[in-house]
Amino acid sequence: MKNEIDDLDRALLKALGEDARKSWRELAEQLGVSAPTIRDRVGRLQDIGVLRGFVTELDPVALGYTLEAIVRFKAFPGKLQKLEQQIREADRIVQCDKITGEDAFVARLLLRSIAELDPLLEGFTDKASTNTAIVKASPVRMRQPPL
Amino acid sequence: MKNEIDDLDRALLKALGEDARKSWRELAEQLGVSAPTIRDRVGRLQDIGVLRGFVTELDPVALGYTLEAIVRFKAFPGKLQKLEQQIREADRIVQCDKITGEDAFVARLLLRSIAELDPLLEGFTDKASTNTAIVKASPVRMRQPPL
DNA sequence: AATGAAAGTGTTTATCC
DNA sequence: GGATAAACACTTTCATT
Repeated sequence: MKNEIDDLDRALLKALGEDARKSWRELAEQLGVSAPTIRDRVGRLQDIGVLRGFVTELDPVALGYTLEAIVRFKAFPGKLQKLEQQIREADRIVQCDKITGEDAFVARLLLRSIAELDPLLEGFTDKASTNTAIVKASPVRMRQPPL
Repeated sequence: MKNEIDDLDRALLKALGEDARKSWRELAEQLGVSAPTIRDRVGRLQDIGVLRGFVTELDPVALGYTLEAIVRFKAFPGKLQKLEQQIREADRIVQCDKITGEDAFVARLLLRSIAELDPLLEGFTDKASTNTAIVKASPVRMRQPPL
């Protein structure tokens, strides 16, 4: 079981990255192989862990989240575990990484309006200090790693 | 053309968020409606802009990117446009936001090893100063906004 | 808006190269 | 590892409620 991917795999991942619901048949035609081959390749890419799955891309603005904020959390002594748990459970936080340096976490927070920011952050005041920046634009929206 | 979504839409988006390739028929059965209804709903969600599309979720580690970094860029005077363009073109940068405050951009950078960090950042030294943190864990991997 | 049924496609399996 | 072809399953259209 080799964990290497070839040019066909790369072309397939690129095509699926553009439309993850494209039919095997259509992908087969586009890439010049048969449908069963496409199906085999996708299965193998999932087996070796390269392809985690197929997901939706939603528009936060269309859902009423007109503002996005990047919040850095600096945990108070002994509060790291509780802070992480609260971040996991906050559904307005749609992404969060634990990082090196004095800031324990960086999170992406969705807001319906600027008025929501303070109340949301106040829920964390017993566990961390925060530093917030508002997202003005997203020149690179989440994209595939180079294959 | 109403831009509101109902409980069925929410259940549908949630199900597609778990497996964006599930067949209309299977979704129909799961949600207790007919396949044509599912298809109509998905089309409408795309039309009103809530559902941008269907994409793949890849594992950077399985692709050899064993390190992830969060880089903050502070643009030098007059270099903002060039900096943004270079960020867009850097395929190791898989996500980037333009934010308020003294840091012009925050970016997510993929690395094959720590040795790659310095050479990659040096390409930006004429346009910005940088501040880098290494990702130690990702407690919240990109998830759907609350519906 | 949603359904059920039929016609049209796509998927899957088995066999072969 | 990939192709072809037949059996099977899904998708789509349309008439109906």
